Amino acid sequence: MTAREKLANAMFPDVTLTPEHFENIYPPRQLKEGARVTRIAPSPTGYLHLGVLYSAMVNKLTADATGGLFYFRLEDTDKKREVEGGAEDILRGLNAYGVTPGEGFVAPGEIRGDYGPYRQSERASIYHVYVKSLVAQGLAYPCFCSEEERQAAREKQEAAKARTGYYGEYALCRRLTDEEALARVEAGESYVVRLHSPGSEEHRIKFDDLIKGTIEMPENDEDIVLLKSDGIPTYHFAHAVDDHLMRTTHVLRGDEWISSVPKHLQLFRVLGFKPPKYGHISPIMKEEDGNKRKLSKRKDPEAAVHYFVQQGYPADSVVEYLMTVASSDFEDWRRRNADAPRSAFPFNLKKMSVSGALFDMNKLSDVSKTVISRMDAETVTDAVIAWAAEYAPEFHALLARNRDFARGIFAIDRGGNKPRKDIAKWADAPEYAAYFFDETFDGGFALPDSIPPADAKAVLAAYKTVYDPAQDKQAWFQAIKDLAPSLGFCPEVKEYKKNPDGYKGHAGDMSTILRLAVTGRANTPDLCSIMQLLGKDKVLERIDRAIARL
RNA sequence: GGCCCGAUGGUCAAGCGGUUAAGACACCGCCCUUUCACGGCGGUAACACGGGUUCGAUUCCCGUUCGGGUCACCA
Repeated sequence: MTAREKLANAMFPDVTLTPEHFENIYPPRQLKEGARVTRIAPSPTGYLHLGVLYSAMVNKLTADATGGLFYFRLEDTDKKREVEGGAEDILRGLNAYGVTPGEGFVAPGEIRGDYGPYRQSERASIYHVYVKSLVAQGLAYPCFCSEEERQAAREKQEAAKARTGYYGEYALCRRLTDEEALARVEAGESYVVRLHSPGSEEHRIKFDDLIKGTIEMPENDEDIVLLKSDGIPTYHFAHAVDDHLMRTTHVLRGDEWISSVPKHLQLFRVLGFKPPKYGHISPIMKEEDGNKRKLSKRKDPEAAVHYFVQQGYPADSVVEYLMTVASSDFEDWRRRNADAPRSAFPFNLKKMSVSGALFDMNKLSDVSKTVISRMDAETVTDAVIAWAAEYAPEFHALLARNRDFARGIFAIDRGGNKPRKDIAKWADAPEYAAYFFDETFDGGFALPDSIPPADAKAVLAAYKTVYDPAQDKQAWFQAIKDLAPSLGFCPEVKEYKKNPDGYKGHAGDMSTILRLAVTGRANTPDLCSIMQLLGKDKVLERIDRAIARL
């Protein structure tokens, strides 16, 4: 046995398997030609981040477009940053937004698939097999440098204006002989395992990024850490082993990873794996003090998907908005295919932006209004009630008291080819519906300057005599028109505009007075429908109250 | 600082050597209309700067500036 083999054995005494074993139990997937295998691999460091949802969506879209597979793997190799329940929260979120994985963790507590374990912390023995093999080949070695030593080396590099990092002559432990390393391992010294990088800063490598295009960079020459001193792999190493063994064909991830590609490509080569295709997604940005920066979980409430739930944006709205960000031609397509399911959209990574877009709340709002305007009253009512139960208890109490009445509110002017777009999120509903409930209707209003209180009073008093709750929309307005002449108002708006000095106002002004009295607002959806829903007693009561106030 | 990447209206974004430089959101005006919303029509508003290459540059090249990312036993 060579010293090198002894070293490998000393480092991994329990490892008896070889890489071939895993090659056999995780064979290439049987998918049709061209099918893409993608994944989302978040770390459970908190609740679902908008960027993770976005990335997951792009990955799923890419897989689905080719009849491929989108799976979920948990990157829980950093115990320090792990948050209790984080993984479940991410999964729940993904499912709520319809970005459901087809393999791996598919829902909280539900794991599916033959390429697992899908939790990195359960894959230690797999990583160790590969690292041991690398050590035996002289492609990796134990490094005993302390933090202080590395810090000292760093300062030396900075003073010499050299690149910082563990490479070349600065890679101290690389120069240790196998015997020396073996002795220190056997002595129980703590160590990490580093790659013996075969690369050189002089060489330049080129790769085609599916989103960003061709990129050229210096080859990696750093002896990066493969295994931390606790035996857990770094992201880089886990990425290579996992994505190979799980047979990922396309790695689509945030573009903060782009500078690591030379390391990754080198790892795949050293391990004898075929590298996946890479696509680096530009982040969603936020503007602050005139500068752009990535959406930050800590600083921006809208970075957490929970924010949208809390505000009551339908999941569909958020995904629809994300689609407009992901693909420059999605909006166009949507206009031409208003009713088509998103899965019918021909998604193409090449249409993704090379640089990060600012998160546009205005746009989300617009998209969401359209999404909501297309829902039927039942759907809206259910959604608002469910939202209110959680986030607006007082409003919920009002709605729950009479569900049919609640449904009536959201049914007004809904449907048809000119749907209203008043509501962008459920949190708009309490304000939108306030005047329907006595508890939130205070009866106060302000008459426009053009209408003297005496005229308003006369209009209301006269209206009471002709008010018939059974009238349909047309008859309702006709009644107002019929009343107009006797009160000095013009029945026809057009007529009035020709001769404004001949009248106190027109039928529209009369309806405004009535609207103010009944709802307290100058602008509302169809008044006739509102009055029907409110009912005769309440309408008369409000009219009387208004007369008394004038 | 080194290494990458980027730069078209306020925002998103078409464009790929010759265009009146699309479209969407936002904003403004008009029309429609019982108000508002919806819808329709119209409007304000952009190729960061300096050099090349070319008959001709928003488009190609170089530089400057600005912006973003990354340089861990974090992912």
